[in-house]
Amino acid sequence: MPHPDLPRIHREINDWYLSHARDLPWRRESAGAWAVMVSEFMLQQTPVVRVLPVWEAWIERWPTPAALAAEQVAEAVKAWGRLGYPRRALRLHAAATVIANEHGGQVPGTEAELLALPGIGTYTAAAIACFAFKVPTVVVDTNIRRVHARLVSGRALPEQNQNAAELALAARLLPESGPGNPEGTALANGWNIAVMELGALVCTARSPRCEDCPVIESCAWIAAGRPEPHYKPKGQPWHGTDRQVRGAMMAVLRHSAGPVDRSELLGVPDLALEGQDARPLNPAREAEPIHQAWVGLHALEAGAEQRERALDSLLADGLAQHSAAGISLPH
DNA sequence: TACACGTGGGG
DNA sequence: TCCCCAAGTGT
Repeated sequence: MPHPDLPRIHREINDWYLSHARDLPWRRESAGAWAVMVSEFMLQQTPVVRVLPVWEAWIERWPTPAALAAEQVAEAVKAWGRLGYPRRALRLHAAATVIANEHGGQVPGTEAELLALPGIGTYTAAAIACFAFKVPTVVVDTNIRRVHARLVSGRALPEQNQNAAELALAARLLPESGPGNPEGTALANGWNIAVMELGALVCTARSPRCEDCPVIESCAWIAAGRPEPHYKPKGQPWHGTDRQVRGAMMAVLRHSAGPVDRSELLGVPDLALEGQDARPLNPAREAEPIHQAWVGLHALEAGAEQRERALDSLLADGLAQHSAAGISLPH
């Protein structure tokens, strides 16, 4: 393991952050812990540009955990829109309910308490503690892992699975802090978001902008001649998968005014031509989202068996519920 | 541990 | 066009 000039790297990356960081609303001083928490849920596996408008609307509508907890889950799923992974909306609502009922409506500030909430894992607990509560903890996300892999380990990409060595490295790179060291504590707290931002804007997965990097002189990957990745990332299949079918069904449910007949979701075309919601193949309503959603579902090549499997998994996950009137979003 | 889980923009 | 991948979590 090389011995990088840590204080210099700390200073260079933090200085870079001060002049290059994006002005994101959840980073402002006015943003409270709830605003940070909502952003962290939305940002899981989702780019900032897609999160921004949804986050704005969400915080405006539900400024506190209690406000969200008082709503029906269906409203959260609808407001989640097309962010993807709609189970996150379920878990955010569930977490807000726990906070309202067991934390006096205040987002807890320790990693252990945060970790106990639905939808919050190791990364999100550390991120909320660090960003919202100024706890100088070790935060490890995909951006930070990639920066560390290149800067220190000299590899193009981090390992496919996060491991103990990466966590130890992240801990070693964190500026020293402590009760008697307020400056170090502030430095350590800002370090996490600075490295994360560097990974997001400069040290990107594809086509990294090394010419804009503040620590290119210290980079082990550059020194090694920018070697190729030592493995090939596994693709994420989509076409023809259950996920595709679930997504299409969720789009229908999000845009439906009420329950949808189970047989319609399972793809019986004739039944989809009647009812209160927009119908596929109805030219007068082509522009409506519900129409688009139906068309999307019916366009799939998924057979009856796959549709049943997808719908069953939606019901099992709690993203949909069954009643005598049909399938609807959860209440 | 490996896999399932949405969506859409950029290279 | 096609493929990659983006502030992960839960099982």
